[in-house]
Amino acid sequence: MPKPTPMPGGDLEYAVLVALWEHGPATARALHARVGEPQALVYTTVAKVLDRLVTKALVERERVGKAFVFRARVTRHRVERSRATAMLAHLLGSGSPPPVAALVEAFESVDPDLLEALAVEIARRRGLA
Amino acid sequence: MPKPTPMPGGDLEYAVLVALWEHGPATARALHARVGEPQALVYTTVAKVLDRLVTKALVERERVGKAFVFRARVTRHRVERSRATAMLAHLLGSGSPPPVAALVEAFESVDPDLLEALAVEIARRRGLA
DNA sequence: TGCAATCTACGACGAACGTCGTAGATTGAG
DNA sequence: CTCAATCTACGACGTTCGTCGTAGATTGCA
Repeated sequence: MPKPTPMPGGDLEYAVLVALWEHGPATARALHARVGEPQALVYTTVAKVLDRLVTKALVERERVGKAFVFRARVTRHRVERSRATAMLAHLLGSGSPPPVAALVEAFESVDPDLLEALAVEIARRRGLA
Repeated sequence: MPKPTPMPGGDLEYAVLVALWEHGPATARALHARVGEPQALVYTTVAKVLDRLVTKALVERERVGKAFVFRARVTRHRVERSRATAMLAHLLGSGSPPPVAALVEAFESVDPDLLEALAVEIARRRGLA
């Protein structure tokens, strides 16, 4: 019963949001240039994602001339938090014990520096707990 | 072009694998009792998942009497590693900087003990690096 | 041997997403 | 005002996965 989907579950949707957060409001054309083009995606693909993002109320738009200018309506923090929670729930699932070791290995293989950053963040977090 | 899907991407598929790993080979009926029933899923739902798992070569089966006995063909470690990597890639996506803080927060909100376990695992990992 | 219970095989549907294509609306240029 | 360029709106398809339902195969029991 996967019903309510308030947050961006897809990678493209997230990528578009990231672009919006990092470079501010932009037109579909600009977003396509920044996000779609690099992935060899057609213009309408990005436009469609923008549609869905608007439908989900994660992005708002304003008409400027012939085109729309899109703007994120959710904070990056909020979305990342949500995504992290969802992915964690997905990873843990019904397994016990929690695959913590696997996660750490994954971090390490993707980028050792990330593991470092993770350690630092945990320490910081525990410091002010 | 999401084409190759060797690893279990879904929660139910993963749950079934977990059951197989934790309790050894079992019939669809038994798996349903252990995994499906608690989630109010019909017998055929579990059977279908088993089908797909077999198609993906993640599970093998052997006929015993009228029914099949299913057995995991992949190690738990391998699957968890894969899932962790996939989820990490999904989480990181194209965002920079990496939402490490969000991840730590998520861990904390889900279960503080998990955060502790994570810290321990990282320390261990770094110790033998 | 024949029936009823149990299984498996498989097709279907819905939802989320990525991905396009097409048609129609909008606008600036001439 | 007219036209071609640009946009948006939206329908469509493919894939994964959860979820069922139905039909047909298999088997044990009376």
